[in-house]
Amino acid sequence: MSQRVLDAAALRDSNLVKVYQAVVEESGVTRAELASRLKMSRSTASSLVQTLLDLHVLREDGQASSKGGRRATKLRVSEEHWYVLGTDLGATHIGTALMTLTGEIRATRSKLMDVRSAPDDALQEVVQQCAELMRGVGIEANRVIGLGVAVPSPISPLRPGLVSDSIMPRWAEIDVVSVLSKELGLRVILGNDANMGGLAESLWGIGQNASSLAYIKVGTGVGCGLIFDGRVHEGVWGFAGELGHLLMKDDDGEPQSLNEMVGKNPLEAHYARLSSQLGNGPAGVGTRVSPALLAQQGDPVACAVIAEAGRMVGRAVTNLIHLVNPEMVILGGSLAMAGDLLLRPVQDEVHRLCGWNSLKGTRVSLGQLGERGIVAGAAGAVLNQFENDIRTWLEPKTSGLALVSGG
Amino acid sequence: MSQRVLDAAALRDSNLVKVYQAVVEESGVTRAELASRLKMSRSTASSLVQTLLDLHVLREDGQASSKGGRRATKLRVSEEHWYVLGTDLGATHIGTALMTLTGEIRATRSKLMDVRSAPDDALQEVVQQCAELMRGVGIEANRVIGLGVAVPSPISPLRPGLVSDSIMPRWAEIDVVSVLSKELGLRVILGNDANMGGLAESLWGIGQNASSLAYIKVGTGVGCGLIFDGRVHEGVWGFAGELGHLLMKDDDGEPQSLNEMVGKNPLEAHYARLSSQLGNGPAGVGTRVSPALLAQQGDPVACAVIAEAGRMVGRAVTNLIHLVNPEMVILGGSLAMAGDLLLRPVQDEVHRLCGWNSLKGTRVSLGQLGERGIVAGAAGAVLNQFENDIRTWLEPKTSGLALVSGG
DNA sequence: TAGACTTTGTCTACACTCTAGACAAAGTCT
DNA sequence: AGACTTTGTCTAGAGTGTAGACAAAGTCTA
Repeated sequence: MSQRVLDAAALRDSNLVKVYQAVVEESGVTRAELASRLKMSRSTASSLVQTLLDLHVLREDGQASSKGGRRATKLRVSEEHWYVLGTDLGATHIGTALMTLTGEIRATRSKLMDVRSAPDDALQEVVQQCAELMRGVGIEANRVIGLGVAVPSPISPLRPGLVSDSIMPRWAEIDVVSVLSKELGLRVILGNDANMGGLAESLWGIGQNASSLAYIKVGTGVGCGLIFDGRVHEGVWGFAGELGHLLMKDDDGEPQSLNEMVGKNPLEAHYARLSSQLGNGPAGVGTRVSPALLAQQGDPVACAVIAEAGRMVGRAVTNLIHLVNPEMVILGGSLAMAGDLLLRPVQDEVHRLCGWNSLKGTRVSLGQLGERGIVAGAAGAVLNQFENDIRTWLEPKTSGLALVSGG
Repeated sequence: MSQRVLDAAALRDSNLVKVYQAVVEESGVTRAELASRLKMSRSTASSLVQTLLDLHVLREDGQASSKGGRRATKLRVSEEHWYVLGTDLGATHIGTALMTLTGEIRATRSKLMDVRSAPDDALQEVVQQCAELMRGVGIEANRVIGLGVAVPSPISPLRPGLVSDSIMPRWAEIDVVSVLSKELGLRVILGNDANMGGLAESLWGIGQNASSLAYIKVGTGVGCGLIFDGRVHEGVWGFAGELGHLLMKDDDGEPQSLNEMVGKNPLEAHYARLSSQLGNGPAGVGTRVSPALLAQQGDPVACAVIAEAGRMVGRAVTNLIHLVNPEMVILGGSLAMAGDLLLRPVQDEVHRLCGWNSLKGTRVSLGQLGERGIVAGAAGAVLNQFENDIRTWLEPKTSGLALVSGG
């Protein structure tokens, strides 16, 4: 529990991080502004900035306009030297993105495949996508901060390299982190996809100014990432945010979970049932088209299905709000493609059911990053840890096998 | 968002805190053990310890047995010089305790009164209880770290001195923190009672070894304190842990909250209804005796009522576990007096309804501190902040009006 | 245009912190 | 009794950030 005491070097590392974060927060600040904002002397600001320039994490970018004296030099996060990788290891596809330190995606790769039943092939595909992306910008692994991998499974902080065996049985004994880090020579962080989606919205999306947020991913099942003060709240065993298992309805005393009501399968079943009742069968029956898409095309039955799902999600979100009181709630995942058709019922239920007037005002919005959010967040999880201790992360050139902790 | 950089003084303060916490964690450590445990030189350990001795927050306590050489001096948190106060400002009573830095309660005061409708009298009573307690051990306000005040209302971090007007309308515009700190010359921290109860169990009760916990206070209503890594999770507006507003049952599509089912009034009504149906009316009807007490005396109807309440709480706890995944859940408040009669149904429901096998293993226990936990936790909230920056808290002898942030 | 003023970034002397290693004090063990 | 171990303190030294001086590079006013 008790940490080690800090020495002068740790102090410097901690201050390097603060300067870096200040530049991330406001691109284009000058040394003088940093000094006054972080309450340090101009000499210290200069010295810290110089170290970060030498590490190639910052760069100078022209002159600021004069404030009545010598013009200052603007500083930005460098988007040339260092890169970071993020992979979305979904149930049926693998996507990877190469990102700059500034959060810009430089290139992506994607492939449909049966991930769940073929772990080895899947991991090989990840390795290949990463390799191709690095080759694409002409860099080696030693110019990459690390690789974040998002999976649709809770990840226990106690076993940060392994996915849950109940979700992906064939992945049970595979240590994803050590396999990938060995093959690629990179630090690897494994995390839940909803957590990483939430992180992305918090870093670059609609949640940028929120001190805390809940990101709800409605897809095959319902997942939820909780971000408090820019950090993922995992829970002791990585199960925090299991919104899909919230108990909603009460049939004969047997509670039903949200997953059983608004997951992909129940939703499509609901749609099929309603359509056949109305006699206009051909549209979706058997074809299993996503109700979210159909609703957007104006299909009234799909709209009703989405609205009902939205009300259920709204009730779950109400419970979430009462328990963790986040500053905002963000809807993502494939169902969020329905846009306002999903958002409105959620907002209405939240407003109707919240027990406190203040809570009724909790912002509920659609995510800004769409499907790209997951890979971005996976890379963001790496950036998050990197930003926590820049010098240690970069200096010890222990290239080759990089040992790792999970995200 | 970005903090100021650290200088040498801040580094020292931070290290003082770490040494102090290490002594709190293991009473009786020696300077040499501190040095090796916190990875610092023996000289630094000596110097930091000396500063803390001078501040009277630590004291030397005899010699440790020899390990083959000179015997070391044992160090403990001092329980002589500094004290801290905690007040439970309930709806119908006011209780205050004077506590040492080690968490021992030295003396208490308590009085029944109608707090809700008489704010001025209530505050005056708090002042008097504090004054009496200080006189009792013969100290002045300058020997007291601060006063923590627990109230049955959410406290917004944005308005840390004020209670919610919807809970206590007549307290609406009263700044409890500034009134009390001005009258007593103490730093005052105001917080929610369930949060503080949870803090107490985390510091001194059954939750001592848990990295995160949820404390559930079932009394007039249902409240819940979330403690992550030794700190209260308040939520943006202080509403986190509003377990009582969770939506449970579904009557004609109209969800009902937990408060409406297991709060004091519905529970007593339930008991009265059941008794009269069974014809053995006299026992509790009209007298409004607590079902928890009756159940402990063996009243079968009361037992049934408690068991049913336990099942409902269990369902709420299941939702809580799925959302925040705490290491353990602790039951407190007046209903917890029913002991196992309440605990078992909660445990059974959690085990039955949790959607993940690991979550079924979440520890659910009764609190160890009973009603005393609230005042203890109120004092603990002050200790928590004190421990975060010992020197700053003690040195600037700005006695008189102490300015304050909320808890 | 010249001179006064402002702002920026760097440099140096200095104060403060932790460290390493020497030292004496106070034990144990053979 | 003598060798060894452990503890706590002390001193010299390396590494921080700070304050203030300084030159460079602007703006503003007469």
